[in-house]
Amino acid sequence: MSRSYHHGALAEAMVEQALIAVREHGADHVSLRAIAQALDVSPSAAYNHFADKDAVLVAVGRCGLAALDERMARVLAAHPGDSDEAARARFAGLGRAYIAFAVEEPNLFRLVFGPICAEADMGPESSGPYVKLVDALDDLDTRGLLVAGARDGLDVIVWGASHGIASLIIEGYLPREAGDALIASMDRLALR
Amino acid sequence: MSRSYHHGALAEAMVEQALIAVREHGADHVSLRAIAQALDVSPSAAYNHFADKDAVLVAVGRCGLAALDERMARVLAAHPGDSDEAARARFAGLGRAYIAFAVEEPNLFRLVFGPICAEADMGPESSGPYVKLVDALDDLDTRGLLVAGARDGLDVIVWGASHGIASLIIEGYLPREAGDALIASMDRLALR
DNA sequence: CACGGAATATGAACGATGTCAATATGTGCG
DNA sequence: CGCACATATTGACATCGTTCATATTCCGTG
Repeated sequence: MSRSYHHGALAEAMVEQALIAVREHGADHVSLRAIAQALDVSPSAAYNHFADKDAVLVAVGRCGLAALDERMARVLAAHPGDSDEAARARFAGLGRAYIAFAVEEPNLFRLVFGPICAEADMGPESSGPYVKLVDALDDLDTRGLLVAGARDGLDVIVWGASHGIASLIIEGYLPREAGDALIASMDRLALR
Repeated sequence: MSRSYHHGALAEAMVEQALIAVREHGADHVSLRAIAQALDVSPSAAYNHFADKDAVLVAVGRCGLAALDERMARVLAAHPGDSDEAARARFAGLGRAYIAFAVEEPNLFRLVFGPICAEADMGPESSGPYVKLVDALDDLDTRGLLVAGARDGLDVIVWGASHGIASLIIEGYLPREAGDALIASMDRLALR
């Protein structure tokens, strides 16, 4: 219980604090020293738990990816059931959730899909979000709701379009409404 | 032609050198001091021509955007003519060029569409690439090559999908073949 | 041609940052 | 207790962006 010297759970506290800093100022404008100072800890304390600054950011990125995944899971849970309508709602909801996450947490989004986290193994392909998209598309396909022959490569298009539009909205190159336009156009083109 | 003291064209030389550094190491790992040293110039010399480091990077970004635009222009020039086939080739070529640029110059691509250049007015919407895409789509539309009712919001989808897939390929989340898959799927979904 | 102001470059300095080595301080086990 | 290990500190180093005062060069005007 000694309040001095040993922190006890520096690793978690560090990530937690870094998460705040990333969300607020972006991963590029985060300093380890500032984080250490906020935790009343010496600047070099972090190096007992992380190899370097990027390792901390990767840990933050994992939190971000988890948050995105949880958000998408909530959407699925919000539209349960076996009806075609529910399947459609799940698919549209996933896309909307992806873009909403980017809009509400742009700095986190940039970190999660940026070069730092990409260099680590932290792939979204193997984890939640991409799998959820694939499942939703398969569901639509087996229900016969997809335009004939559309399923092939659709996951790439949908992920790519969602990701690209999210990125472009974040940087101010597209208006926020572009997200809804995407969903609408996707429906028109691929669903029947 | 005094070889000392005055450089004469520091601004251009600086951007040129920064362009090299960005292409090689990425915008995040570029130092003004290193660039100055490479040009045999004092570290503070840059501040007679640029407000700060970001201003240099924005200038580099403009070069990158110009390079992308030129690449797309070359594609258009490579498929001239009034035939439907040529129009299709132009459209597909534009998408391929966009992705090829990203793959061959990932660091430049990241800079051009990243937060630094976005904060400046440097919008691709007003400039070459987006306009070329819109024109190509309009061309397809007036030729009746688009699926009925597909034109609406198609530019957003196509740009978004191209941009997103390019980004995801760069970061290693998608294989390079995803670019061709995009073109193929786009054809199948929106063209007739 | 001379000269003076504008443009451009220098040098030293400041504060901040990531990181490392050596050291000190805790914790838990025999 | 005492010893080993994990954890934190101190201090230092190199680098970076940036500023300020100063020096040098360029160019148009008299």
